Amino acid sequence: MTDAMPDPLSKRRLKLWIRLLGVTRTAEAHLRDHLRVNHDTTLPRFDVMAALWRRREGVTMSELSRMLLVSNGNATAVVDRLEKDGLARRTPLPTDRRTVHVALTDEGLRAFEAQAEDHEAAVNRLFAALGEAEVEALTAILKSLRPGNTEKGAE
Amino acid sequence: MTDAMPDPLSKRRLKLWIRLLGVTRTAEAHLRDHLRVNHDTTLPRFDVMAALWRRREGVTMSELSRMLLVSNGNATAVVDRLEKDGLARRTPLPTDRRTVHVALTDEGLRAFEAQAEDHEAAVNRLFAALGEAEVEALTAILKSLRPGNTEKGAE
DNA sequence: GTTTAAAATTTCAAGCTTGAAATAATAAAG
DNA sequence: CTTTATTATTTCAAGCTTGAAATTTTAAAC
Repeated sequence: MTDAMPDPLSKRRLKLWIRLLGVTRTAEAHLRDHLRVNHDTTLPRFDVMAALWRRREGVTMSELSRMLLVSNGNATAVVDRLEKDGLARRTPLPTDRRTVHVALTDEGLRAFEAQAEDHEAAVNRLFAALGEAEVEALTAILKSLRPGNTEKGAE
Repeated sequence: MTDAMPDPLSKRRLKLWIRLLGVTRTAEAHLRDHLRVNHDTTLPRFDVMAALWRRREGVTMSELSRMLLVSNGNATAVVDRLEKDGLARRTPLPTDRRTVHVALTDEGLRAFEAQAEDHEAAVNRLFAALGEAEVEALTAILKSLRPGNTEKGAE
């Protein structure tokens, strides 16, 4: 009963995934609290506004949902609410009447910039334990995961 | 415009968080698809069943929500549905009538074990790019993040 | 013993999220 | 031109999730 075998790689990958999920959920909870208490907004709204801020010229709904890794219906719902609150605007695209451009309003732009500074500080506090080297190491490992480099190139 | 300054640590931590979120969301989407297609269930249901499987003797609702890092109301809702489907059972605790013990039914146990094997394989495919060394490195970094070792011990 | 505080759970409204189906517009094929 | 396929978006039902407000029960303080 002593002298236990170390977990096989398969089990360690599973535990790693559970740990990764734990870290992510904990961080999300903190950031959500922060946005709620200090800016009366939510993480999904913040994410959409961040995407619209990065692409100031406007994005289509499809681009938006691809950027955020959420479904189309989800993007529609969040943008609906932002629009109702005067923070975002839909503009029909004359060259293709299926498509709309979504962008922040001036008010949305101001609101986001106020939120973003605090948000970055909050992220920094959450990851304060990671120094230069650890940030680099973690980034490198996560990069190796990003594309679909599973099962492709196998045989 | 050339010779750009490298991002300050603060910005790199922010980018790291965004990347971490991307990896997690992508993995969750794959696992959700897998559970839906192959086992006609969802990730939240699977998570609850996994917690109940690990703690076969039964857990209280509060323990359950703490384990899964979700709100009490959320745990109630998911357990309600599992119970309605005959996969979980609530048992009142005679020594404290506020408390209930939740556990898997036999059917729930069988269902979970069928799902879990496939799920582990799916996780393994997702993280196949990570070898022993990378799994260890990533685990170590994530461990350093877990407790509230932010802002404590600062001064 | 009675009041007050604390703990465990549920309820509820609002918002988030998905996946599938419906709408509408453009592009491609014939 | 007209049918057919593709693309962009919205709608919808069902389920997920939160945070706050009940509810119920136990423990603590008088």
